[in-house]
Parts: sequence; structure tokens; C-alpha cells
Amino acid sequence: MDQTMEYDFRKIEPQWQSAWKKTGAYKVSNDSAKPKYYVLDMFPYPSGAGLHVGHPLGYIASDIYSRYKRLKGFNVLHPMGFDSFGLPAEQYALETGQHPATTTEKNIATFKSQLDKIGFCYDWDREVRTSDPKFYKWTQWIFLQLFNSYFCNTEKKALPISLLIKKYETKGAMPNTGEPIPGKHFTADEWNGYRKQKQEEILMSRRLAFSKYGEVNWCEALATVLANDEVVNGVSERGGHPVVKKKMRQWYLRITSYADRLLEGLETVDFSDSMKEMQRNWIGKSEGANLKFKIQKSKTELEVYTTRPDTIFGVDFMVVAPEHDLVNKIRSTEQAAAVDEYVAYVKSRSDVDRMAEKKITGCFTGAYAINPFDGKEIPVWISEYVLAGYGTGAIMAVPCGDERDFKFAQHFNIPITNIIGSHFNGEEANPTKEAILENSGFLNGLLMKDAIGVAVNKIEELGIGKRKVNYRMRDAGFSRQRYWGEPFPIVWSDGIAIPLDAEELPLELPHVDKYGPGPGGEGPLANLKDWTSSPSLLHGVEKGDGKTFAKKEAKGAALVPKYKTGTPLQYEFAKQMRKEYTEAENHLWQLLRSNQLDVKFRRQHPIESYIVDFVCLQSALIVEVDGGYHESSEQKMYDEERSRALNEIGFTVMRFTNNEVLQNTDEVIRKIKEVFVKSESLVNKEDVGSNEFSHPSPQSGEGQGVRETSTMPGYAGSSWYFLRYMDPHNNQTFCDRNASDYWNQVDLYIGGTEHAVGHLLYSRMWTKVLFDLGLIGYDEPFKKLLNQGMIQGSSRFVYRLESLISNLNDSDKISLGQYNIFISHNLHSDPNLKNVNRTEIANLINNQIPGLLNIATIEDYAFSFSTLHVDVNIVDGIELNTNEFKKWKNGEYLNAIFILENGKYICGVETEKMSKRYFNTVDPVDLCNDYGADTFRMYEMFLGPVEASKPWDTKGIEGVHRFLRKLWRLFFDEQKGAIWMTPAPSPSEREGGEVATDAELKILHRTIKKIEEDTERFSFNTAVSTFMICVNELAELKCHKKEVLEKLLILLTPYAPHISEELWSQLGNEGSVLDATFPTYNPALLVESTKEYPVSINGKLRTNIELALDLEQKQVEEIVLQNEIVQKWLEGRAPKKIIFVKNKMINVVI
RNA sequence: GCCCAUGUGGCGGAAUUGGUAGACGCAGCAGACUCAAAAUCUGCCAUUCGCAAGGGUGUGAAGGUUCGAUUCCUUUCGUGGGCACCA
Repeated sequence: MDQTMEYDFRKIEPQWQSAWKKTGAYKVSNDSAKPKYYVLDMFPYPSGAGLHVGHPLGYIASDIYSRYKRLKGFNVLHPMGFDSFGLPAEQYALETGQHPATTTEKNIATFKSQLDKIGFCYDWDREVRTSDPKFYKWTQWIFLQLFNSYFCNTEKKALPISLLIKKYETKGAMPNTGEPIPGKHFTADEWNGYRKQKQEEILMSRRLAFSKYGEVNWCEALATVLANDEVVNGVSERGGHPVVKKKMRQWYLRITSYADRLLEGLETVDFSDSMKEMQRNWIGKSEGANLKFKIQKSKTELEVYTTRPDTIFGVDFMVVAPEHDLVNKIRSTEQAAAVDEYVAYVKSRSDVDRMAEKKITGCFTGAYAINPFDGKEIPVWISEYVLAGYGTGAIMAVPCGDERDFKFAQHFNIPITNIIGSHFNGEEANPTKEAILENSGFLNGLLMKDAIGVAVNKIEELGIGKRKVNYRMRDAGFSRQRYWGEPFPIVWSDGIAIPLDAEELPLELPHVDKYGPGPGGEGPLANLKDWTSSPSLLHGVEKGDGKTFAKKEAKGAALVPKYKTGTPLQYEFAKQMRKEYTEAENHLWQLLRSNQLDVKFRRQHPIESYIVDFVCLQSALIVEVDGGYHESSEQKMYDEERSRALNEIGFTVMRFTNNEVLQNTDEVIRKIKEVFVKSESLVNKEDVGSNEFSHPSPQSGEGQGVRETSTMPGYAGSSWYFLRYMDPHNNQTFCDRNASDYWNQVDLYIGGTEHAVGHLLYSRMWTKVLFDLGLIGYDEPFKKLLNQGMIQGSSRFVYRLESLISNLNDSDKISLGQYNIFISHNLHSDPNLKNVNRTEIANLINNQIPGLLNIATIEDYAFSFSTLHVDVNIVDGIELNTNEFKKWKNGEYLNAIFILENGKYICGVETEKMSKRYFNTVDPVDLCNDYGADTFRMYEMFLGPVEASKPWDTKGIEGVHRFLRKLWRLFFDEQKGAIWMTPAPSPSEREGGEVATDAELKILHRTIKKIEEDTERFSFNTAVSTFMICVNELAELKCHKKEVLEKLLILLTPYAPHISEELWSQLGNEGSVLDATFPTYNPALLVESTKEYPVSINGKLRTNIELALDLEQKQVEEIVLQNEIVQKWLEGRAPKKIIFVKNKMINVVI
């Protein structure tokens, strides 16, 4: 490189950037004798807006740490890539018609050029993009692993589903043998006798990636499904249209199975406390008991979940969720009407209503539960504050201990039992666990904390309940009705999800021309009929003359307008099933065929993707017989899903057990008749169902093989991307086991807190699954997590005079907005000078536009301003560049008139989120152009701790830039225009010229020590200030010695790589400073023999005394008491005590 | 409402284990160099009393522990974030 006199970063930085590129300085090998270190940034979503100064904060921190580790002798992996699937690109496509692939490509190019400008040490050969088929091939592949795995509850880990099938086939699912489905048992024979759909249903309920009906946010006006963050306060973010919950078939990840391991894993990782806390809260583990209460005059029992069984004697009422099944069973005849009315009311309430007004509502059911311990009768209520989805959907209410229960009791005048004596004041509930129990039977006199265990034991002993752990976390929704995401490698046939073979991956995202939603809320892919049901998707299904067959069978469906028939394959199934009927089925079939009902029933008839037991098409009534329906919650779930789906197409579904059919025949027929009458009237109303399923779709099962049309969510790719960097080009596997064993966990992960519960939990879960399946060797992805804070924008404001409003007459208003008169901040805002200002300002305005204002009457008018954001880039500090302002926004303010203060236009200042719409974004590339990447990097670090949020202030960057120039001058004599270190030193001297003095060496080694410590603990801001102190001190000593400065350059390399590399080469070194060795400090040089001790009298600092460090207490006391100032404060008295802490301080207590 | 952070000059922040509060930088003020500007350099810069020497006060507020508290404890207020009828 040429010798340069001045610090010319504009020349140096591009030169070194291209030199590094040419030599492959940042290429990383998977094969190295050095210890490995993996530093990872949360990869960005490549938005169209490009980077602003807030984004690179974490990248700079990780870059510094990577370079530091490299100098320390590690083989460092520090990759970068793009999370390039996602909604914004799709929205943009909707608006402009540009394909997301095109815009994404463009945005990534912008991002990369910005990142390169800042001089990061990425190995771009390892770049990953989640939207690249070569990448998402493996996202799909891992999805299939999840699909083909289940969580074994005994081994607490994922196992291949094939093992579960084998178990079912050989042992069935019986209690205490193998893998019973909770609450549902079947023998091997039963399993083997199940029809395929039923088997698949059961398997689906165990798969780690599974599909079921779930609620989505449905916006009728936009005819689309919305993501949670597109819904704000119950209306769509765009357009403000109402959003309702709608059931649709959705994919989920069974993350709840991993709840405990996700909690336990937190103990082994180095995340901040708040981050761990957030994850714990999200998982929401609570330990308590399920407890059964008998219902008076009834055989039914009400099961509640409670974390406080110790309060059992304080139960004054029960509350059941309005949706609870038991509600209809237990309500008394007198209360029936009121209950129905209340249930209807709750149904009518949307989430918006519930959030907007949290009022206390409820209804007495007329039923009483019996307290199992004292036999007390407890009224059973229903209320919307009890959620059907949590616990058992019912609670025991203890008003003296629970705020909500208390308010409820108060509102409905339910008497309150006090079991905590003086801890309860009758004014509000007290949830303490510290009280001694009273009025509590066998628990009397116990501390509540201790009583919990006693109560649970008793409950278990009596067999009326048992310990139970609940989680707040739900399974993670994994499908999105969107285009720009990974397609699911799934084909639906006859209601069964069939995975693609691994060889068929990647299933590439097809090209679409329209990005609008598909029919019925499905994603845009549903519009591509050729893609969703191409002939290649037959999957071995026999081709039949499906069309004519379906047409013929559909005749009877005339009264069910929106009904579609099944596929030929289904008819085959159905035919088969008609031969394998049970006794109960046969019995009912005989009854239904008899003319008792006067309608025609069919049996084993395919409807959509189901084959129903009995159906009357004319009245849209389905009757199903099941061995033990609703006996278990699992079974209940299948049945409900099935019923729900059939309901959606307009059918009413009734279910009976074998026993009911066989033993209670009359009742069954009566019930069928009853519903039959109702359903007839429904059909006549013509609004049955909808035409959602009138096209080939996974929901309908029509056709012989239909692709899943939803796509995976944004977090799919990001759940495993850190593995792909290790082996980015492998086409045989997602990541070779050798590579993942070598790089192992991410040692340092840097990113924002916004991903605390999303991305971080999902990627932790995926890692655990991959670990369980033996595909990787560790089950936590990130060893240490560092959260970077947000950089806030510092907005600037100008104040435009909009109007004058008469103080005497409101309607007398003079509009002035069109003149674009801008008034400097302090003139507009100083309330005390308002009167003075008015005339003054009016005069100033009249100077510009003569005669605009009438000075004589100006005092009678109030000024009204509007506050406008102005682009911070045309403001110097707080002073507006008025010429730039006139040009801003294509000359919108070309005619602007400025009313200045002291010749300047001063802007208002406020800290806000950094965002384009506030015009407060600062482009890092601009700063790199003006000050250089090294200055920019160091300034971002100097701003404050990485973890902290802080406002951006461009002004301060000057200080860091001055520091680098000052450093430069240690190397170059600007007077002579030459490097200080030349000519070469004589052989007798140490390399690089003069021998460094002790003082110089002390400065250097102190710096080495501090930089190492600060870098290790990610205290980059103090490291920068250490560099400044070092350079200030060396400059003061006029130290230009190679011996000292060369070491300093190595220290500086992670922070300011360009200038370090340049000066390193100027000093005549061969090779790159990137490969230098981090110097070790010599403690011997830092040893001091004396110290300036601070001497306090009664804790207040009074003087300093320099003392030798090896002095003992006694000697010190003597010297201190001799001291003039100490004597003055003693005023002749003897000190009570002298505290001496070696190398710290002295305190004289009087 | 609950949980977690956090509060220090005009501003960003420092003080690593309870031991000299305000490092480093920005802004500001005064000066040197210069015809001038830029650049650079020097000095001042928490607040208050004082000519000074020196003293008082001071880390959101109020208490406490301690020889000594920005740091630990209790109460309380403000700010930021997360969760939000989860029994």
C-alpha cells in the first residue's frame, strides 16, 4: 500500500475489503486443529427498507467477538444469511404484482452491499436463504421427520412413528403396556380391525407435526386468514375490518410434549434472566390437582383443576365454562332457560367485546356440588371468566383467596367463607399462602403452604382426584394460508395425510400470478388447480370412472345443496366396511331402515373425506355409532373434529354408544326423530353450510390426491438454519453429522428480545427432536444468548404556522398553512414570551411577505402550529439546514419561510422508534461514507452497553473519528509526511526503533488487560473508551514506538479492522493482522509499589496519602494519624477505629 | 392486575466483589495557532456557599443494614418490555 500522510479511510477501507475478498481471508474450514467457536447472529428478514443504524448493532458486536476469538487462536464460524420467506414480500407482491422472489432477491443484494460496507468477516460461501429450494428442501425434510415421529411418554423423547404402529399392532394400547393414548385403550386386535382412517386419526393424535381443526383469525371482508399480529384489537390491521375465529384444518407442532424439557433445558443455557423468565411464563407450568365433586341428585361428577387444594374448605361456589359439556346435563329445569340465554350471550360475544369490557357476568345452573370433605352444598355457576380450554374447564371458587372469585361472589351476593382469619378483611381477596387455616376441617391450624401437600395426599387417598400438572402453552400453529413460504410435502387422500417421499423433495413453491387468498380462506396455492391435484399425485390409488360414479351417487343429495360425494377409493372402502358391521351397527341399521322414520338412510356412505356410519341425505342427518364415544378426551377430540367438519358442510351429526343402541333403543329413535324434525327446518332455510368445499382441496378430500395448500410459517426455516451454516452445500443431508459434531452448539447467539418466545422456543424444540432422532449430538442449540438493545430514533421537528384564531371570536380564523411559515423551536414553544413573540413573529413574517398580517390586531389572535417530522439527515444536531429543507420531498416546501432565532432554525427533538415514517432513520452506508466503517463500528459500540436500548445521536460520532485520527498520528508524522517508525532501527535496538519506556509499556499492558476483560464480557463500550485513554496517554508521551503500537493494532483489529490492517502493513508486516496473535499482558509490568490511598474521616473523603503497598495496618495507622488534615478533623480527639483495606482505602472513625 | 428490566451531569454513559461517584465521549465555555475558516492543541465543565483555602448537598424518593451504599434489604414513584381472566 502507498504511504499515506493522512488518515484516508475512503481509500483504505475499499482497498482492504477487496483484498480480503481476493485472499478469501474470511473463509472458514470444517477441518482445523484449532478449537472451534461458533458465533451467530439472528439472520435478518431482507425488508425493502434496507438497514438502518439500529440493525447492525448486534452484527458489529458479534463481528468484534468473532475476530477477537480468531486472534485468540480459535477456528471461528461467523456466518450470515437471510430469513427470506415471509409476509411483507407477499404484501408487496399483492400491491405491486412483483413476484416475491424478485423483490427478495433485490433486497438481499441491497442488504449484502450494506453489510459489506461495514466490513463484516462473513464467509459468504456459507450464506443460507430460507426461500432457496436447496435450503427449504431440508426444512421440508425435517418437517417430515416431525410428521413421522411421536413423543414417547415413558422415554420422554421423540421416536419414529413406525415404532408406535408396531406397538399398536402387537400390543395395542392398553393401560400399563407400551403406549396407551391417555384415557383411551384398545387391544392389538381392535387396532388391527380399525379401518385405515381410524388408525390414521389415532396416529395423527400422536405425531409431532400433526393436523387438526383449529381456530384461525378469519376476516370476512378480506376473505382471508390473518396472522395474529395482523389482528389488532379484534379488527384487521389493514382496513380495520372485523375478525372472527373460524375453525379450519391446520398443522401444528406438538411443542407441549416438550414443555418439561424446554423448562429443564433453560437451566443449562446462558440466557438472561428476563429471557428465561419470559420462556417460563410462556410455558406456564402449574402444579396442582384435579379434583372431582359429586353433583347433588345426579350421577355426574364435576372435575376441577386447582393449584390450591389447601383452600378446599373455602369453596363457596363452582364455576364452569359456558362451553362445558356438563352444563346441559346438570342445569335444573327452573334454570334451563336462564342458562341457555347466558350461553347464547357468551357465544355472541367476540374477543373484542371481551377485551373491551371486562364485566362480571354469570348464571346459576341450579345444580349443587357436594364438598367431599364436609358435605357442604356448593352452587354451580357458569361464567365466561372460566376458560374451556384450560385445565378441566371448571374451577372451585374460593372468594376469600382469589380476586376474580371474590368479585364474582360480591357481584352475585354469594356468601363468603373465611378460612384465613385476619388475613381476610372482607374488602378484597388475599391470595396468601402464609396464613394459618381456619374453618378447614382436618386442615385447621396448618400453614397454607404446608396444607397443599396434606390436602393432595388426602384427595389421592380418597380417590377423588389426583396430582396434575398443567401448561399454559399450546401446540404451535404451523400452517399459514399464504403463498410466500415452504409448501408442505403432504398430499391428502381420503382424509389421510400422505407424506411425500424424501426423493420428491424439494417440493418447489409453484409460480403464481395472483397472490390473493384462495377460496374458503385457503392460501393462494389453492387457486392452482393443476398444482394441487396433478395426476402424479395418485399415489397408487386405482383410477376409476370417478366422475360418473360420483354423479350417480350424488342424486339423493339434492336436498343438501353444498354436499360433495367421496372418491372412488372411498366407495371401495365403504363397500368393505359394510361387510364388517358390529352388532350395534346392525341393530340400528335395521331400525333406521324400518319405516318408523319415513326417510331414507344410507349406511357407510362417503361424504367428503369421511365415511359415515348412517346418513339421511334429505335431512342432512348423520348418525354414528361408536364403542365408547366421549369416554376419553382423546376420543372426544376425534369425534368432535369429525362432527365439526361434517357440520361445516351442512350435516347434523348424532352419536350413540353401542350400549345405548342395544339397550335403550326407544330413546335413540326418539332422539333421532327429534333432531330430524329440527334439521328439516334447517335445510329448508337454505343457509346450510357453505361452498367452501366446492373445489379440490385438502379440506374436501375430493379428487384422488390433493396437495396441502397452506405453507409453513416464518419460523420454520429459522428453527434449524444455524445447522445449515455448518454444511451449507450438502445435497445428501440437512447437515452432515461430522459437521454438526465439529461445530456443535452455537457458542454465542446475538439477537433481539422480540424472539424470546417464538423463534427461540421453536428452534430449541426442533433441536431436541433432531437430537432424539439421533440426527445431531446435542439438544440445546444456543449455549449463550446475548440480547442487543434497540436503537431508538431521535426525531426532529419543525413547526408550521397553520392559522391565527381570534381570541374574541372562535370562528374568526385566518388560514396560513399555504405560506409554509416555519417557526424556530424556542420561539414557538416558550409560553412565557408568548405575547412578546406574537408581535415579534408577526413582524418577522411581514418582513418576508409584506402586509400579510395586521400588526395592529395581532394581539387578539392566538397562533396555531402543526408539528411536522423533518428528515434528521438534513438537520445538523438541532439546527435545520434550511436550503436542504426546501429541496426535501421534491420541493414540497420550496416556498418555505423561516422565522429564525439567533440566525438559526432550531428543531424540536424527541426520542421515538426508528422508522421511515418518522424520517429519523440514519443509513449506516451514509455514515461509512462520511466517517468510515471503522469509525461507525466503534461509535455504535461506544454508544452504550449492547444489551441496552438507547437513542441514536449522529453528532457523537465525531469523537470516535477524532480518536482514530489521533491514533493515525501516532504512526505518521504529518509534518514530515512520513511514518514515524522509519528509518529502520539499528540492530542493537529492539525491533521497530527506540526501546519502549516502562511508562509506555505500562500503558500498553494495562490496555491489553482491560481490552481482553472488556471484550470477554461483551463490554464493548468501555473497551472503546479504553482505546481512547490508551491513545491519549501515548500521545501525551509522544510515543511512536513500533514495539508498543504494533501490539495496540492487534488489540484494535476486532473493533476497527481496516485501519488496523493498513497500519499493520505500513509497519512492514507480512501477512494479515487478522491472523496475528492476541498479545498477552505481563502482570509484572503492572505491579505498583505505592498507592494514593483515599483517606476518609467518618466515611467522608478528606484527603489522599501515598503509601507503600506492603505496609501493615499498624504502620498505616501511625502515618495516617500524623497527617495534617487528619489531625485537623480529629481536633485532638482519639479515633475510635481506623479501617484499612489494603490497596483500597482508609477510613478514620471518630 | 401479574412478571421482568431499569432510573447517575445539558446528553450517551463509567464505577467488574460494598471501598475516591461522574471514567471516556458529545455538547458548551475560555484560550493558543490562523488574515480567516477548517483541522489541531491547552484549560474549565454535577450543584451550591466562598476572592480563595475550604465546606455543604448529590446516583428517582423515603427508610434500614454498615466504619463506609450508585451497589445489599424494605417501602414507594417514574420509564421500558413481556403476559394478561391460566384457577
